[in-house]
Amino acid sequence: MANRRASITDLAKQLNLSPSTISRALADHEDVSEATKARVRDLAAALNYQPNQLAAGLRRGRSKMLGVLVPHIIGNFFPQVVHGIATEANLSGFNVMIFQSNEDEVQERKNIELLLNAQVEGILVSVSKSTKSFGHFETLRNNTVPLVFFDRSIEGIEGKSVGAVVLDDYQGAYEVVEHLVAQGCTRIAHFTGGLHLNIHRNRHRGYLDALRAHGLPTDEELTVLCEMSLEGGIQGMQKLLALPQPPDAVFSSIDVAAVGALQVLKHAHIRVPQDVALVGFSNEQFTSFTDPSITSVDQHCELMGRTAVRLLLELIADDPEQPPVQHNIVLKPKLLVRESSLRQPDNSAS
Amino acid sequence: MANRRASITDLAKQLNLSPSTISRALADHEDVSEATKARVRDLAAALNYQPNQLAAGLRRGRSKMLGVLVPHIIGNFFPQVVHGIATEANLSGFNVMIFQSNEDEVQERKNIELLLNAQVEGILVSVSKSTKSFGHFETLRNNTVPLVFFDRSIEGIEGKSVGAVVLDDYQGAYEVVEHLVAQGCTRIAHFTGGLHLNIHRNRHRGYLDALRAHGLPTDEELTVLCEMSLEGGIQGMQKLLALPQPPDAVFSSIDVAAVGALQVLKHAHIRVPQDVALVGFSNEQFTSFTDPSITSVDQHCELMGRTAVRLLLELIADDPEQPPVQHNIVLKPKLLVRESSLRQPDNSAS
DNA sequence: CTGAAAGCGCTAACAA
DNA sequence: TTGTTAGCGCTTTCAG
Repeated sequence: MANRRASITDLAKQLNLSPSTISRALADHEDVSEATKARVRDLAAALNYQPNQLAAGLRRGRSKMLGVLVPHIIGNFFPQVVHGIATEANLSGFNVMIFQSNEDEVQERKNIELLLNAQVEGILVSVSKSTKSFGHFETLRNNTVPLVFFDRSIEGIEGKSVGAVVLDDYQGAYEVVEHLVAQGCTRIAHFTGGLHLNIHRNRHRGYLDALRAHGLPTDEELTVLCEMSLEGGIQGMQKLLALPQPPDAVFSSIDVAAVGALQVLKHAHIRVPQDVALVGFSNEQFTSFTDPSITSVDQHCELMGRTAVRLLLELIADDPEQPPVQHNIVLKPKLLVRESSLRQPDNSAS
Repeated sequence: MANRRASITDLAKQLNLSPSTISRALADHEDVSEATKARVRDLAAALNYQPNQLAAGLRRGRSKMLGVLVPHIIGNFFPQVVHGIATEANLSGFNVMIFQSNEDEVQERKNIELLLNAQVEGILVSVSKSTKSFGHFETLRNNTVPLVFFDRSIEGIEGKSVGAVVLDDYQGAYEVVEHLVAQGCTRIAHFTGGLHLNIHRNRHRGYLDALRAHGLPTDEELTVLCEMSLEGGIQGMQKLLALPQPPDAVFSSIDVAAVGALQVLKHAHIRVPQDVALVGFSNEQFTSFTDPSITSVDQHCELMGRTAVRLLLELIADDPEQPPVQHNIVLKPKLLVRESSLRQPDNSAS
């Protein structure tokens, strides 16, 4: 048994045809006779021929690959988005190469290079937490390679081949606060992450605006900047309980910190939601499994990934016939009310 | 501003050098003068030159890409493994292409083809649940492309470029049962998934053997085949409670089903762990967050990914100088005792 | 130390 | 309907 992989040239020789005919036959090109096509296909199958994408890509100048750059692939959100990305890309015959920045600007920059080297036709990025300068994205903009940010975007990068798909975090936060107000909460605290990230900034803005709209206090001490971790939530809640006037609701910008808060509250025998209502953000799986289950905001992770790919593909195609595409897509969040914020049990018919 | 990407030929022309010299200079080859190297590097930087991996790969016959084929990238386990894979691969200068079978054998087969087309140098697979025939893997074996299974492996595929990294599910299950016995449980039930998957089969075997070793009943009714979902756990627990002689412990092959069981038990005012102890498998994040928290078995997901990559790279290198590598690696699981199975609170000094 | 030449496997004018 | 030719961008002998 021959072991080297068969090439178009091999097929051509064995069938006394030219490589071009083979190529056309395999591509089911219309001006190849059915008879020839059949012969080619049969031999290809017999030799277990595998087309070489590298060669085809090089020749065509189109690799059929997309690059994905995420902070990491752990937790709930990014895996789900990546799942959506991979699924949607494959649907259009694109393969996906994935890199992780590990929330590090240097790695992010290096990975962008690697993706460019791999000749990806477009890049999907969610910006690292630590990224403070954006030269590497600026470079990309001049580089023919379309770019779509998702979730964590950066402002100020515009261009006809740059886009973004983000969640309306502002609105999500706004709705959370309105819900809490409807539940009778009047002193609502907020856990936030670093405000240089658009997601936390927008959630914080939504939180403040909603409070103001309802004439509720926006004391600075009610906004707690904390590590976005279980531990961070624990510390944040302890800080809030130590306040002369503790809150009767906490809206955390991240679910896991809400769990930390819940643990502290239970430990202190403070009832949730009766004494303190609790809301997270992201609809992580565990929010359904805690006791009480935690109200959260769904981000449509998979949809975000799919939408980002569709946008990117449009930017790649850049069809001048088509109407110009919307470069900034904002997805609407969905508030999922669970036990941790529901004071009137029978509220379903409202 | 020129917009096309600069190539080695471009650099060569601008510097009046041959492409070979440029290539060597960029590779920091030793027989290029420092002066020349410097000139080349400077111009490369100025033109923002990006090496074309496709071309280099084609020429070298080495793509520097690895293929990953997983059932999906959702939940806790696969994302973490993929994280480990990507991290470890990047460390060795390999890029990673990811495909999902969506637990479907047809897609699995197609994706293997796609990976081959993409000229990956090796493939990492976790077999789809529905895969019942293994021709596509057999084909691979003859195809020069090394293959490493992880977690969900299949028996009977051997060869010098095939390997597997799995968890010792048998031992994990065995330890779970021993722990439950030590806690005083005498009638231990088990939730299992489809037994054609090695993981469930081995966990089930470990469960049975441990029971026998302790002279405990292994009644068939104590093994419940259920959907590996929350709903599945709920139904499974209901079935167990309806038994004439219900169990005093449940060991679920999957964490999420343990949560379902927990919900049923709480609802029926049966105390966990006093009346029924509960153990899961996989150490999903939410097992720490339920109340009580759920004892589980950690699978070292990230380590599994990294180990699989290291094995694959060794198979790819296939260095005849080196001692032959161990093709089947078994990772030891780690039992994490939490509240759901701990009847003696102060047990830490044992 | 540098250059010339060939070719990885494929595709796409252009010819026949 | 098929063949000829050239070349994508790079690396690597082999020759200077």
